[in-house]
Amino acid sequence: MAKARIIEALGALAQENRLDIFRLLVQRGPGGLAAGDIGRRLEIAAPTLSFHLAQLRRAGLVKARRASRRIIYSADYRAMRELLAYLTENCCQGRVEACAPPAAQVVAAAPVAAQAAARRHASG
Amino acid sequence: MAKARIIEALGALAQENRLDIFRLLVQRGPGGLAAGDIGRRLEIAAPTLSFHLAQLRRAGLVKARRASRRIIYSADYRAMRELLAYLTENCCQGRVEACAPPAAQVVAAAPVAAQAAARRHASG
DNA sequence: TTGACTCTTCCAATAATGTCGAAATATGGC
DNA sequence: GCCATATTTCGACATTATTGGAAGAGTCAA
Repeated sequence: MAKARIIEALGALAQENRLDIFRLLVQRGPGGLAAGDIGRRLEIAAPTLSFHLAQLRRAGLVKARRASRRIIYSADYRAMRELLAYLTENCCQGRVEACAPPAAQVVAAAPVAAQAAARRHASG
Repeated sequence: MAKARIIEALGALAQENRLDIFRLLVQRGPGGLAAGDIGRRLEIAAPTLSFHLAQLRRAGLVKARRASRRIIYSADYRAMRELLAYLTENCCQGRVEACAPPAAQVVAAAPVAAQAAARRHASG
């Protein structure tokens, strides 16, 4: 996966308005939210909002669909998945437990047998 | 955890030179690398490098220690841990499997019993 | 077609970031 | 002390990001 793409995703989230927008859309789930509603909730002027939504879209973090007059934005998890995969692979010594959040740390710290068991359950 | 801190970490990594520096330091492990060596490897002019190292340090992604004339930089995983925790909590619907990289997805998809077993192994 | 509504694009101003030469600071050896 | 080495800070500049008013474009209803 391209480093440029990762930098784009990181940059997209490294801004207060955009991080707020993305979190709001994640909360809303697949139903998403119209641009205007986002703007009203977060108190962002329309052109500013449009600018940030475009950045999020270019980073692949957000997708848009038209519903009559409105344009509904919703979170797109592809880029976030890539980002998390990249960070854990390249920025955590390859070992998940170095950086993983508590829940994952528990699993990572568990003996191989337990992980193998989990894998068997998952595939079966 | 403060959103501002997350934005700082995201911003610190959202730049090619800094992402390269951080990845290099992660590869190097606890031993780290002197500033000059980083600059030579990545071909970054000294003042530029110093500027970026300061940013990474302020974001808590990197720590420095002096060894005689040299200043040795090494990866600091605290901020990365916080960042990953924040992203999975706030940007992945709270459900890890929405965004988690393949390995963690397998575990997340496993039945509760398997996870509980893993937890028992980890604590014991 | 007109008008209301929703969103985007255009534009210009302002702010923030990235870069590096030159100078300054810190360390060690003599 | 002086000199060499390693890194940072300063200063100036170029580039990029953020913001919102005004205008444009798509949609719907009458």
